Amino acid sequence: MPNPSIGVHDTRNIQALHFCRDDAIYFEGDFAPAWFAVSEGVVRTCRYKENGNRQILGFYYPGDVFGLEPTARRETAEAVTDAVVRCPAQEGHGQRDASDVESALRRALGAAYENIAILGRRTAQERVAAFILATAAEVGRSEEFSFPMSRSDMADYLGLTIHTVSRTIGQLCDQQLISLRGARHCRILDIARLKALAGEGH
Amino acid sequence: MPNPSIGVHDTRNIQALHFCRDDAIYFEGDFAPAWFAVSEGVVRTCRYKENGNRQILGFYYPGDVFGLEPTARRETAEAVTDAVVRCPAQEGHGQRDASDVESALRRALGAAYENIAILGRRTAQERVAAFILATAAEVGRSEEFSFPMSRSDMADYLGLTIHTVSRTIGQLCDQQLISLRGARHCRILDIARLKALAGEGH
DNA sequence: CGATTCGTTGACGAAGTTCAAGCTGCGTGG
DNA sequence: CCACGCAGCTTGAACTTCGTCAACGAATCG
Repeated sequence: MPNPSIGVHDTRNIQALHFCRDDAIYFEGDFAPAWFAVSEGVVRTCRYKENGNRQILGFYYPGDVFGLEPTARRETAEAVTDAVVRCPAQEGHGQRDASDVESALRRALGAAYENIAILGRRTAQERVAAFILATAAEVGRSEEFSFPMSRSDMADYLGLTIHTVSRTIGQLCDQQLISLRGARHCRILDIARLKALAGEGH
Repeated sequence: MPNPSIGVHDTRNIQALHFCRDDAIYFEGDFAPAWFAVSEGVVRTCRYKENGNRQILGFYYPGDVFGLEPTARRETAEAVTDAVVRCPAQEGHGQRDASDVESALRRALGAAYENIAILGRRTAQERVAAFILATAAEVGRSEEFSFPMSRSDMADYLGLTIHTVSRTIGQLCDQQLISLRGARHCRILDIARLKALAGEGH
């Protein structure tokens, strides 16, 4: 999959953009000429701090939108997997812009609140369980799926270390809530108890 | 300050709503006929879980908007202090709706990402320091301000206990980064070190 | 002035991080 | 094909941080 450029600044005539895993889509501080919708693959947004830490603000799956901030990028966007993204605003169709932007913003806002709900949890088990449920819902319709991101990505998103993420996933396996084949292929064995652990419910 | 009703369902002819401290503005699950802008005071949105835990998703200050979800409320909104809120969509002015909604959504989205950035931090000191800086920026122009919310609100927002919040604030005082007069009146003594502790900077 | 709520503090145990080592899967080159 | 190296993941041991339980002060409201 070819990667035309690292960092997208001129999107006037571009409609579908291909990125390889770990390529940057734009950088924090860039001018923001457009917003994006994920077509294929998975994208993350993150901030790099001066102490070297990376904080992931969200993962975006096909159908999700990202990069809606006005004027200047407040975070970096990178491809988690090989990915294709589009710029809906550049795709003509005349007058549909206003409502498109509005519905995109609504979806992005709803997703952001779900992220806050995951991160506000107190223990690693709650956070990881909620994260697995959210990922499973995004990535596959079934209870069997593959994590598109590394343990390091999970850790930088959940505010934990990769060690704690790994150990916590191990505990969930020991408790027969999930099972793994390799590090990334996951099957949910007991979704009810997993939801209870995540503190979900009405 | 009078409180006309607990839970607002019919906002057709209402433009300015007054709430007392801890009053509910709407409930999770309610039909969502309108969104709100804070005029005076502070508002919080939260979710109550079946295990009794409360998770605060955000605090909203004068000028902030909240309750933009479509159709049904996904969280409860409550007044943190006595508060006045308006429904911008009901205030006539004919054709300004579309761009108003859009700019409101953009501000809400930006605020949500800042919340994610606070909650994604790893240690209590980082989270509390970032929270103090964010609150100071919202609440007063200066380095001296009062927390509008209780320790319990802070804890339920940051994913910590009130004990850890209290102890962490105590540590910041010991380190001469802030000083307190009473539990709520706070003065920032060394904003540079406080920002460094929060992991801020370009 | 008592009652209640909120905030602080101490002691202890559980949970998470750090440091270190080792394992696994995979690509590369011999 | 196997040997090697590398990157990502897991695991162990020691240490630090945070939550829990309990008690105690401070502010508020009747």
